[in-house]
Amino acid sequence: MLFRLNPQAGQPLYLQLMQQIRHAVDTGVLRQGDQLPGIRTLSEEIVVSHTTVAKAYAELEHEGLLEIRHGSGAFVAARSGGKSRSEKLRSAQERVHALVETLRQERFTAEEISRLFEAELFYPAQARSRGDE
Amino acid sequence: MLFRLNPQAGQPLYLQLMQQIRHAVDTGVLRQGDQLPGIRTLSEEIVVSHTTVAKAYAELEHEGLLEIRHGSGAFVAARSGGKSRSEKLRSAQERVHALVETLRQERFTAEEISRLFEAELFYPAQARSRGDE
DNA sequence: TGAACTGTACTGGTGTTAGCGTACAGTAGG
DNA sequence: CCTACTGTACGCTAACACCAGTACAGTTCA
Repeated sequence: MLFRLNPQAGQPLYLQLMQQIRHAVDTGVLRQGDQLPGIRTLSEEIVVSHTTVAKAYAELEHEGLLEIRHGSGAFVAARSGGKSRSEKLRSAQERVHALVETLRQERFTAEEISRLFEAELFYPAQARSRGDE
Repeated sequence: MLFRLNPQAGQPLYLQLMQQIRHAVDTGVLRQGDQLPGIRTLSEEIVVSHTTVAKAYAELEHEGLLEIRHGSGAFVAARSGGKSRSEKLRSAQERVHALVETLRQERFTAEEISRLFEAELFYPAQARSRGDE
């Protein structure tokens, strides 16, 4: 199990870690019931505070992906594949909703927004062809 | 011209003001070339600091909706619909890209993401059916 | 020119969030 | 029991966004 964080990524460290753990579960590197490394062990490995790891674990438990037992450790939840799926879906819905709402306020029509997404989804190479402002 | 802000809305005051000005332009209450109230006049009316109004004006100028002339005032830009369009589009693309990227990392397929968006775009009522956490 | 209007720059207070370290609390095994 | 491991709670700092006030700078017109 090898996680690697990038402090310069602009994304919070605990979120990066969460994504990597999710990915590990998705790809089968971590299976249901598997124990995760202790927060201190892991924190030394990826060079962050152990409280940052704890925060990632806690969030993932809240998502339903992990099960944490105080004093024993953190484990991949039994129904991680199914249960967390609906959680993820809800979370995804919220984010999609927020973005669509914002774009609408900027006077984009539903068709325009739809086009933006389809371009990003099905022609990601073309859609991405410029720097920041 | 009557703007009203709600400090309890959770949304920054300058953003609220920006939206209301956009709306005024959209509905024709403000037309191309029209002068907006001075930042101090308006700030007294809606009871915020004049720097907050200035920020809203400045952002809208950056968007291309307004044209500000130091010493003279703020005016609705001539091509308020067109010029800022490409800027807004770029910004929108970036945000769409970021979200799609994240969702992909969470193992959503292109089809699923597409469905999420279409639901939000064309059936917003159903898609929204819960509070925050 | 100078007074009265316009917007701008700068500084500081407040609230939120990420991240860290210390101290605390539960669990398991000798 | 006590030690060595687990996670947890709390307080601190840095960075950032929002917003306010003060001082500054450009424009207009009598």
